[in-house]
Amino acid sequence: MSIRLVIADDQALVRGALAALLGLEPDIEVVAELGDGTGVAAAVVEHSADVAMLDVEMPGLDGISAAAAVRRAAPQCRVLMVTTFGRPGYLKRAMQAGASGFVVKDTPARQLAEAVRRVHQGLRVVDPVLAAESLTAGDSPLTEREGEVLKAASDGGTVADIAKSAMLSEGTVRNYLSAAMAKTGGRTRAEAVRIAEDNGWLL
Amino acid sequence: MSIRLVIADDQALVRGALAALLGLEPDIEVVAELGDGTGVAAAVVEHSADVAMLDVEMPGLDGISAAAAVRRAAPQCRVLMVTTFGRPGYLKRAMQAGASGFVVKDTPARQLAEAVRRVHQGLRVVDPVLAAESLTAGDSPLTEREGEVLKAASDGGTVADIAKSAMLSEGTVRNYLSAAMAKTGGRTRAEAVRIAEDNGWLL
DNA sequence: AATGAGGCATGACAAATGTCATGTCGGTTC
DNA sequence: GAACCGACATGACATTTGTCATGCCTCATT
Repeated sequence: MSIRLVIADDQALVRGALAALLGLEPDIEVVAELGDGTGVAAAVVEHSADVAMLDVEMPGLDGISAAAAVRRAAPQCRVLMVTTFGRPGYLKRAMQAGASGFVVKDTPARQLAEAVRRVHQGLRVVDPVLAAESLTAGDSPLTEREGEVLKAASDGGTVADIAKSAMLSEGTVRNYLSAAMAKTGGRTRAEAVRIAEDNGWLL
Repeated sequence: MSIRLVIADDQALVRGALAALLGLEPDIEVVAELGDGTGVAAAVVEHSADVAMLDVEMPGLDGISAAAAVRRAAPQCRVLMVTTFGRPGYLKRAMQAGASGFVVKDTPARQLAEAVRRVHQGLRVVDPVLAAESLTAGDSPLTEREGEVLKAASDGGTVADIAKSAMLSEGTVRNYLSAAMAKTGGRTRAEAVRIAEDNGWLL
Protein backbone atom coordinates (compact mmCIF):
# COMPACT_ATOMS: atom_id res chain seq x y z
CA MET A 1 0.00 0.00 0.00
CA SER A 2 1.81 3.10 -1.19
CA ILE A 3 1.64 6.57 0.33
CA ARG A 4 -0.66 8.84 -1.67
CA LEU A 5 1.03 12.24 -1.98
CA VAL A 6 -0.23 15.67 -3.08
CA ILE A 7 2.39 18.29 -3.98
CA ALA A 8 1.82 22.05 -4.11
CA ASP A 9 4.56 24.47 -5.13
CA ASP A 10 4.40 27.51 -7.36
CA GLN A 11 7.71 26.88 -9.11
CA ALA A 12 6.98 24.41 -11.87
CA LEU A 13 10.55 23.17 -12.03
CA VAL A 14 10.68 22.45 -8.30
CA ARG A 15 7.25 20.88 -8.33
CA GLY A 16 8.25 18.63 -11.20
CA ALA A 17 11.54 17.74 -9.56
CA LEU A 18 9.84 16.84 -6.30
CA ALA A 19 7.23 14.75 -8.10
CA ALA A 20 9.84 12.97 -10.17
CA LEU A 21 12.21 12.28 -7.30
CA LEU A 22 9.56 11.13 -4.87
CA GLY A 23 7.64 9.22 -7.51
CA LEU A 24 10.70 7.07 -7.98
CA GLU A 25 10.34 5.73 -4.47
CA PRO A 26 8.50 2.43 -4.58
CA ASP A 27 6.27 3.21 -1.62
CA ILE A 28 5.23 6.72 -2.69
CA GLU A 29 2.67 7.62 -5.30
CA VAL A 30 2.18 11.24 -6.40
CA VAL A 31 -1.54 11.62 -7.03
CA ALA A 32 -1.77 15.36 -7.68
CA GLU A 33 0.40 18.42 -8.38
CA LEU A 34 -0.82 21.96 -7.79
CA GLY A 35 0.71 25.33 -8.58
CA ASP A 36 -1.02 27.27 -5.81
CA GLY A 37 -2.69 26.76 -2.47
CA THR A 38 -6.34 27.30 -3.37
CA GLY A 39 -7.18 23.83 -4.60
CA VAL A 40 -5.08 21.80 -2.21
CA ALA A 41 -7.76 20.80 0.27
CA ALA A 42 -10.12 19.77 -2.52
CA ALA A 43 -7.40 17.73 -4.22
CA VAL A 44 -6.55 15.96 -0.99
CA VAL A 45 -10.18 14.95 -0.51
CA GLU A 46 -10.69 13.96 -4.12
CA HIS A 47 -7.67 11.69 -4.25
CA SER A 48 -7.94 10.60 -0.62
CA ALA A 49 -4.31 11.52 -0.14
CA ASP A 50 -2.26 10.45 2.86
CA VAL A 51 0.24 13.29 2.86
CA ALA A 52 0.24 16.83 1.45
CA MET A 53 3.58 18.48 0.72
CA LEU A 54 3.13 22.26 0.68
CA ASP A 55 5.38 25.20 -0.07
CA VAL A 56 5.02 28.09 2.39
CA GLU A 57 5.27 30.86 -0.17
CA MET A 58 2.62 30.49 -2.85
CA PRO A 59 0.36 32.80 -4.80
CA GLY A 60 -3.30 32.68 -3.92
CA LEU A 61 -3.66 30.83 -0.64
CA ASP A 62 -0.36 30.65 1.24
CA GLY A 63 0.99 27.35 2.50
CA ILE A 64 0.10 27.86 6.13
CA SER A 65 -3.51 28.69 5.40
CA ALA A 66 -3.60 25.79 2.97
CA ALA A 67 -2.28 23.50 5.70
CA ALA A 68 -5.10 24.57 7.99
CA ALA A 69 -7.61 24.00 5.20
CA VAL A 70 -6.29 20.51 4.60
CA ARG A 71 -6.51 19.62 8.29
CA ARG A 72 -10.11 20.82 8.41
CA ALA A 73 -11.17 19.05 5.24
CA ALA A 74 -9.26 15.80 5.78
CA PRO A 75 -7.97 15.33 9.34
CA GLN A 76 -6.40 11.95 8.53
CA CYS A 77 -4.12 13.59 5.94
CA ARG A 78 -0.75 14.70 7.31
CA VAL A 79 0.87 17.93 6.15
CA LEU A 80 4.58 18.36 5.42
CA MET A 81 5.74 21.93 4.80
CA VAL A 82 8.64 22.57 2.45
CA THR A 83 10.21 25.99 2.22
CA THR A 84 12.96 27.80 0.37
CA PHE A 85 13.90 30.15 3.16
CA GLY A 86 14.21 28.96 6.71
CA ARG A 87 12.25 31.71 8.37
CA PRO A 88 12.00 30.66 12.00
CA GLY A 89 8.58 32.19 12.52
CA TYR A 90 7.04 30.07 9.79
CA LEU A 91 7.93 26.90 11.62
CA LYS A 92 5.90 27.61 14.70
CA ARG A 93 2.95 28.97 12.77
CA ALA A 94 2.93 25.97 10.47
CA MET A 95 2.91 23.63 13.43
CA GLN A 96 0.04 25.56 15.00
CA ALA A 97 -1.82 25.27 11.72
CA GLY A 98 -1.60 21.53 12.02
CA ALA A 99 1.49 20.63 10.00
CA SER A 100 3.37 17.50 11.05
CA GLY A 101 6.70 18.36 9.47
CA PHE A 102 8.81 21.25 8.24
CA VAL A 103 11.88 20.92 6.01
CA VAL A 104 13.90 23.25 3.80
CA LYS A 105 14.12 22.72 0.07
CA ASP A 106 17.77 21.89 -0.22
CA THR A 107 17.41 18.81 1.89
CA PRO A 108 18.80 15.85 -0.08
CA ALA A 109 16.18 13.86 -1.97
CA ARG A 110 16.63 10.75 0.14
CA GLN A 111 15.83 12.65 3.28
CA LEU A 112 12.78 14.23 1.69
CA ALA A 113 11.38 10.80 0.93
CA GLU A 114 12.19 9.71 4.45
CA ALA A 115 10.44 12.79 5.81
CA VAL A 116 7.31 11.88 3.86
CA ARG A 117 7.38 8.40 5.33
CA ARG A 118 7.88 9.61 8.88
CA VAL A 119 5.07 12.12 8.58
CA HIS A 120 2.81 9.44 7.19
CA GLN A 121 3.52 7.29 10.22
CA GLY A 122 2.32 10.09 12.43
CA LEU A 123 5.78 11.21 13.51
CA ARG A 124 6.94 14.79 13.47
CA VAL A 125 9.80 15.89 11.25
CA VAL A 126 11.58 19.19 11.78
CA ASP A 127 14.79 20.43 10.23
CA PRO A 128 17.20 20.54 13.18
CA VAL A 129 18.91 23.76 12.08
CA LEU A 130 15.59 25.48 11.76
CA ALA A 131 14.38 24.15 15.09
CA ALA A 132 17.44 25.60 16.79
CA GLU A 133 16.96 28.96 15.09
CA SER A 134 13.36 28.92 16.07
CA LEU A 135 14.29 28.58 19.71
CA THR A 136 16.77 31.44 19.44
CA ALA A 137 14.60 33.80 17.46
CA GLY A 138 11.45 32.81 19.24
CA ASP A 139 8.00 34.12 18.61
CA SER A 140 7.04 37.30 16.95
CA PRO A 141 7.23 40.12 19.49
CA LEU A 142 4.70 42.08 17.48
CA THR A 143 1.11 42.44 18.58
CA GLU A 144 -1.68 41.72 16.14
CA ARG A 145 -2.20 45.32 15.10
CA GLU A 146 1.50 46.02 14.89
CA GLY A 147 1.97 43.11 12.52
CA GLU A 148 -1.04 44.19 10.52
CA VAL A 149 0.22 47.72 10.11
CA LEU A 150 3.77 46.63 9.36
CA LYS A 151 2.49 44.27 6.71
CA ALA A 152 0.52 47.09 5.12
CA ALA A 153 3.66 49.23 5.23
CA SER A 154 5.67 46.51 3.51
CA ASP A 155 3.72 47.18 0.32
CA GLY A 156 5.28 50.63 0.23
CA GLY A 157 2.24 52.70 1.09
CA THR A 158 2.34 55.97 3.00
CA VAL A 159 1.07 56.38 6.54
CA ALA A 160 -2.05 58.04 5.20
CA ASP A 161 -2.80 55.02 2.99
CA ILE A 162 -2.36 52.61 5.85
CA ALA A 163 -4.47 54.70 8.18
CA LYS A 164 -7.33 54.74 5.69
CA SER A 165 -7.18 51.04 4.90
CA ALA A 166 -6.95 50.06 8.56
CA MET A 167 -9.47 52.63 9.78
CA LEU A 168 -7.00 54.18 12.18
CA SER A 169 -5.75 57.67 12.88
CA GLU A 170 -2.43 58.54 11.31
CA GLY A 171 -0.90 59.06 14.70
CA THR A 172 -1.87 55.56 15.72
CA VAL A 173 -0.33 54.09 12.64
CA ARG A 174 2.90 55.95 13.31
CA ASN A 175 2.80 54.68 16.83
CA TYR A 176 2.48 51.06 15.74
CA LEU A 177 5.26 51.45 13.25
CA SER A 178 7.39 53.00 15.93
CA ALA A 179 6.69 50.09 18.26
CA ALA A 180 7.45 47.64 15.48
CA MET A 181 10.76 49.35 14.79
CA ALA A 182 11.67 49.26 18.47
CA LYS A 183 10.78 45.59 18.79
CA THR A 184 12.55 44.50 15.62
CA GLY A 185 15.55 46.71 16.28
CA GLY A 186 15.25 48.44 12.91
CA ARG A 187 15.99 52.13 12.63
CA THR A 188 13.65 52.80 9.75
CA ARG A 189 10.35 51.42 8.61
CA ALA A 190 12.00 49.62 5.72
CA GLU A 191 14.51 47.97 7.99
CA ALA A 192 11.79 46.83 10.35
CA VAL A 193 9.90 45.31 7.43
CA ARG A 194 12.99 43.48 6.28
CA ILE A 195 13.79 42.09 9.71
CA ALA A 196 10.22 40.99 10.31
CA GLU A 197 10.09 39.28 6.92
CA ASP A 198 13.38 37.50 7.51
CA ASN A 199 12.04 36.11 10.73
CA GLY A 200 8.75 35.02 9.24
CA TRP A 201 6.73 37.39 11.39
CA LEU A 202 4.74 38.90 8.56
CA LEU A 203 3.86 36.13 6.12
CA MET B 1 30.38 14.49 -29.14
CA SER B 2 28.13 15.60 -26.31
CA ILE B 3 27.62 19.14 -25.04
CA ARG B 4 29.63 19.79 -21.90
CA LEU B 5 27.42 21.74 -19.47
CA VAL B 6 28.14 23.65 -16.25
CA ILE B 7 25.19 24.48 -14.00
CA ALA B 8 25.15 27.18 -11.31
CA ASP B 9 22.11 27.75 -9.10
CA ASP B 10 21.90 28.45 -5.40
CA GLN B 11 18.86 26.26 -4.77
CA ALA B 12 20.18 22.75 -4.38
CA LEU B 13 16.91 21.15 -5.34
CA VAL B 14 16.63 23.14 -8.54
CA ARG B 15 20.27 22.56 -9.38
CA GLY B 16 19.86 18.85 -8.86
CA ALA B 17 16.67 18.77 -10.87
CA LEU B 18 18.27 20.61 -13.77
CA ALA B 19 21.30 18.36 -13.70
CA ALA B 20 19.17 15.23 -13.56
CA LEU B 21 16.78 16.29 -16.29
CA LEU B 22 19.41 17.55 -18.68
CA GLY B 23 21.80 14.71 -17.90
CA LEU B 24 19.17 12.33 -19.21
CA GLU B 25 19.51 13.83 -22.67
CA PRO B 26 21.90 11.69 -24.71
CA ASP B 27 23.75 14.65 -26.18
CA ILE B 28 24.26 16.60 -22.97
CA GLU B 29 26.80 15.90 -20.26
CA VAL B 30 26.76 17.80 -16.98
CA VAL B 31 30.38 18.30 -16.01
CA ALA B 32 30.02 20.58 -12.99
CA GLU B 33 27.44 21.93 -10.57
CA LEU B 34 27.99 25.08 -8.51
CA GLY B 35 25.98 26.70 -5.74
CA ASP B 36 27.16 30.25 -6.34
CA GLY B 37 28.69 32.40 -9.04
CA THR B 38 32.22 32.81 -7.76
CA GLY B 39 33.73 29.63 -9.15
CA VAL B 40 31.85 29.44 -12.42
CA ALA B 41 34.47 30.86 -14.74
CA ALA B 42 37.16 28.64 -13.24
CA ALA B 43 34.94 25.56 -13.54
CA VAL B 44 34.20 26.35 -17.17
CA VAL B 45 37.87 26.57 -17.96
CA GLU B 46 38.81 23.50 -15.95
CA HIS B 47 36.21 21.28 -17.61
CA SER B 48 36.42 23.02 -20.97
CA ALA B 49 32.66 23.38 -20.95
CA ASP B 50 30.63 24.29 -24.02
CA VAL B 51 27.69 25.88 -22.24
CA ALA B 52 27.20 27.48 -18.81
CA MET B 53 23.69 27.59 -17.38
CA LEU B 54 23.49 30.34 -14.76
CA ASP B 55 20.84 31.56 -12.36
CA VAL B 56 20.54 35.36 -12.19
CA GLU B 57 20.00 35.57 -8.44
CA MET B 58 22.85 33.95 -6.57
CA PRO B 59 24.82 34.66 -3.42
CA GLY B 60 28.39 35.78 -3.93
CA LEU B 61 28.83 36.73 -7.55
CA ASP B 62 25.49 37.34 -9.27
CA GLY B 63 24.62 35.59 -12.50
CA ILE B 64 25.16 38.55 -14.78
CA SER B 65 28.63 39.27 -13.44
CA ALA B 66 29.37 35.55 -13.61
CA ALA B 67 28.28 35.54 -17.25
CA ALA B 68 30.70 38.33 -18.03
CA ALA B 69 33.47 36.47 -16.20
CA VAL B 70 32.79 33.32 -18.22
CA ARG B 71 32.90 35.23 -21.49
CA ARG B 72 36.21 36.79 -20.55
CA ALA B 73 37.78 33.56 -19.36
CA ALA B 74 36.42 31.28 -22.08
CA PRO B 75 34.99 33.12 -25.10
CA GLN B 76 34.07 29.90 -26.88
CA CYS B 77 31.72 28.93 -24.02
CA ARG B 78 28.11 30.08 -24.49
CA VAL B 79 26.07 31.33 -21.57
CA LEU B 80 22.40 30.52 -20.98
CA MET B 81 20.71 32.46 -18.18
CA VAL B 82 17.91 30.85 -16.21
CA THR B 83 15.80 32.88 -13.83
CA THR B 84 12.94 32.43 -11.42
CA PHE B 85 11.42 35.84 -11.91
CA GLY B 86 11.08 37.36 -15.32
CA ARG B 87 12.47 40.79 -14.53
CA PRO B 88 12.62 42.53 -17.90
CA GLY B 89 15.70 44.55 -17.01
CA TYR B 90 17.75 41.42 -16.39
CA LEU B 91 17.26 40.26 -19.94
CA LYS B 92 18.93 43.20 -21.57
CA ARG B 93 21.74 43.37 -19.06
CA ALA B 94 22.40 39.67 -19.41
CA MET B 95 22.63 40.01 -23.17
CA GLN B 96 25.00 42.94 -22.82
CA ALA B 97 27.11 40.81 -20.49
CA GLY B 98 27.48 38.30 -23.28
CA ALA B 99 24.73 35.77 -22.59
CA SER B 100 23.34 33.92 -25.60
CA GLY B 101 20.03 32.92 -24.08
CA PHE B 102 17.56 33.78 -21.36
CA VAL B 103 14.75 31.51 -20.15
CA VAL B 104 12.52 31.34 -17.08
CA LYS B 105 12.65 28.41 -14.73
CA ASP B 106 9.22 27.01 -15.29
CA THR B 107 9.95 26.29 -18.91
CA PRO B 108 9.21 22.61 -19.59
CA ALA B 109 12.25 20.34 -19.37
CA ARG B 110 12.18 19.47 -23.07
CA GLN B 111 12.44 23.10 -24.02
CA LEU B 112 15.27 23.64 -21.58
CA ALA B 113 17.29 20.91 -23.26
CA GLU B 114 16.41 22.39 -26.62
CA ALA B 115 17.53 25.81 -25.41
CA VAL B 116 20.90 24.37 -24.39
CA ARG B 117 21.32 22.87 -27.85
CA ARG B 118 20.39 26.06 -29.64
CA VAL B 119 22.74 28.11 -27.55
CA HIS B 120 25.50 25.62 -28.19
CA GLN B 121 24.96 26.02 -31.92
CA GLY B 122 25.50 29.72 -31.58
CA LEU B 123 21.84 30.67 -31.84
CA ARG B 124 20.12 33.01 -29.45
CA VAL B 125 17.28 31.82 -27.25
CA VAL B 126 14.95 34.25 -25.52
CA ASP B 127 11.71 33.54 -23.73
CA PRO B 128 9.11 35.23 -25.97
CA VAL B 129 6.96 36.48 -23.09
CA LEU B 130 9.98 38.05 -21.50
CA ALA B 131 11.15 39.57 -24.75
CA ALA B 132 7.78 41.26 -25.18
CA GLU B 133 7.83 42.57 -21.62
CA SER B 134 11.32 43.80 -22.14
CA LEU B 135 10.21 45.89 -25.08
CA THR B 136 7.34 47.33 -23.10
CA ALA B 137 9.22 48.04 -19.91
CA GLY B 138 12.36 49.05 -21.69
CA ASP B 139 15.58 50.10 -20.13
CA SER B 140 16.15 51.41 -16.70
CA PRO B 141 15.33 55.13 -16.66
CA LEU B 142 17.67 55.58 -13.72
CA THR B 143 21.07 57.14 -14.10
CA GLU B 144 24.10 55.42 -12.66
CA ARG B 145 24.16 57.39 -9.43
CA GLU B 146 20.41 57.17 -9.00
CA GLY B 147 20.56 53.41 -9.24
CA GLU B 148 23.50 53.31 -6.90
CA VAL B 149 21.77 55.38 -4.27
CA LEU B 150 18.47 53.53 -4.65
CA LYS B 151 20.27 50.24 -4.22
CA ALA B 152 21.89 51.50 -1.05
CA ALA B 153 18.48 52.62 0.15
CA SER B 154 17.02 49.18 -0.54
CA ASP B 155 19.08 47.81 2.32
CA GLY B 156 17.08 49.94 4.69
CA GLY B 157 19.69 52.53 5.56
CA THR B 158 18.92 56.15 6.40
CA VAL B 159 19.86 59.06 4.18
CA ALA B 160 22.79 59.84 6.44
CA ASP B 161 24.13 56.29 6.06
CA ILE B 162 23.87 56.42 2.30
CA ALA B 163 25.48 59.85 2.13
CA LYS B 164 28.44 58.64 4.12
CA SER B 165 28.94 55.42 2.18
CA ALA B 166 28.59 57.15 -1.18
CA MET B 167 30.62 60.22 -0.23
CA LEU B 168 27.77 62.56 -1.07
CA SER B 169 25.97 65.33 0.73
CA GLU B 170 22.66 64.39 2.31
CA GLY B 171 20.85 66.82 0.09
CA THR B 172 22.26 65.14 -2.98
CA VAL B 173 21.16 61.75 -1.78
CA ARG B 174 17.66 63.04 -1.18
CA ASN B 175 17.68 64.53 -4.60
CA TYR B 176 18.61 61.23 -6.24
CA LEU B 177 15.99 59.39 -4.29
CA SER B 178 13.47 62.00 -5.31
CA ALA B 179 14.44 61.57 -8.97
CA ALA B 180 14.26 57.81 -8.64
CA MET B 181 10.79 58.06 -7.16
CA ALA B 182 9.65 60.33 -9.96
CA LYS B 183 11.05 58.04 -12.64
CA THR B 184 9.70 54.83 -11.16
CA GLY B 185 6.36 56.38 -10.31
CA GLY B 186 6.62 55.39 -6.67
CA ARG B 187 5.38 57.76 -4.00
CA THR B 188 7.77 56.65 -1.31
CA ARG B 189 11.29 55.42 -1.22
CA ALA B 190 10.15 51.90 -0.40
CA GLU B 191 7.76 51.85 -3.34
CA ALA B 192 10.48 53.06 -5.68
CA VAL B 193 12.77 50.29 -4.47
CA ARG B 194 10.09 47.69 -5.03
CA ILE B 195 9.27 48.89 -8.53
CA ALA B 196 12.91 49.07 -9.51
CA GLU B 197 13.53 45.57 -8.19
CA ASP B 198 10.53 44.16 -10.00
CA ASN B 199 11.84 45.57 -13.23
CA GLY B 200 15.35 44.32 -12.69
CA TRP B 201 16.83 47.79 -12.56
CA LEU B 202 18.78 47.32 -9.35
CA LEU B 203 20.33 43.89 -9.15
C1' DA C 1 -13.13 45.80 44.70
C1' DA C 2 -8.74 47.43 43.96
C1' DT C 3 -4.43 46.94 41.57
C1' DG C 4 -1.46 46.46 37.87
C1' DA C 5 0.01 44.86 33.24
C1' DG C 6 -0.58 45.07 28.48
C1' DG C 7 -2.92 46.12 24.09
C1' DC C 8 -5.26 49.80 21.69
C1' DA C 9 -5.72 54.61 20.36
C1' DT C 10 -4.64 59.60 19.99
C1' DG C 11 -2.33 64.25 19.47
C1' DA C 12 1.78 67.34 20.15
C1' DC C 13 6.49 67.82 19.13
C1' DA C 14 11.19 66.86 17.10
C1' DA C 15 13.70 64.69 13.42
C1' DA C 16 14.01 62.81 9.06
C1' DT C 17 12.45 62.83 4.34
C1' DG C 18 10.91 64.69 -0.21
C1' DT C 19 10.64 68.91 -3.33
C1' DC C 20 12.46 72.67 -5.53
C1' DA C 21 15.49 76.35 -7.47
C1' DT C 22 20.06 76.82 -8.48
C1' DG C 23 24.84 75.97 -10.28
C1' DT C 24 28.70 73.31 -12.50
C1' DC C 25 30.67 70.35 -15.92
C1' DG C 26 31.15 67.66 -20.30
C1' DG C 27 29.30 66.46 -24.64
C1' DT C 28 26.09 67.55 -28.94
C1' DT C 29 23.91 70.32 -32.18
C1' DC C 30 23.50 74.23 -34.93
C1' DG D 1 31.58 79.59 -30.49
C1' DA D 2 26.92 79.74 -28.77
C1' DA D 3 23.14 77.44 -27.34
C1' DC D 4 21.43 73.44 -25.51
C1' DC D 5 20.85 69.12 -23.01
C1' DG D 6 21.52 65.81 -19.48
C1' DA D 7 24.02 64.03 -15.49
C1' DC D 8 26.00 65.41 -11.19
C1' DA D 9 25.87 68.10 -6.99
C1' DT D 10 24.14 71.25 -3.26
C1' DG D 11 21.29 73.90 0.26
C1' DA D 12 16.73 76.00 1.69
C1' DC D 13 12.02 74.94 2.48
C1' DA D 14 7.58 72.15 3.19
C1' DT D 15 5.91 67.70 4.22
C1' DT D 16 6.07 63.36 6.20
C1' DT D 17 7.69 60.33 9.60
C1' DG D 18 9.19 58.74 14.27
C1' DT D 19 9.01 59.65 19.46
C1' DC D 20 6.77 60.58 23.50
C1' DA D 21 3.28 61.47 27.20
C1' DT D 22 -1.24 60.44 27.95
C1' DG D 23 -5.81 58.11 28.42
C1' DC D 24 -9.11 54.22 27.81
C1' DC D 25 -10.33 49.51 28.11
C1' DT D 26 -9.88 44.51 29.21
C1' DC D 27 -8.17 40.81 31.78
C1' DA D 28 -5.72 38.45 35.32
C1' DT D 29 -4.09 38.82 40.16
C1' DT D 30 -4.47 40.18 44.81
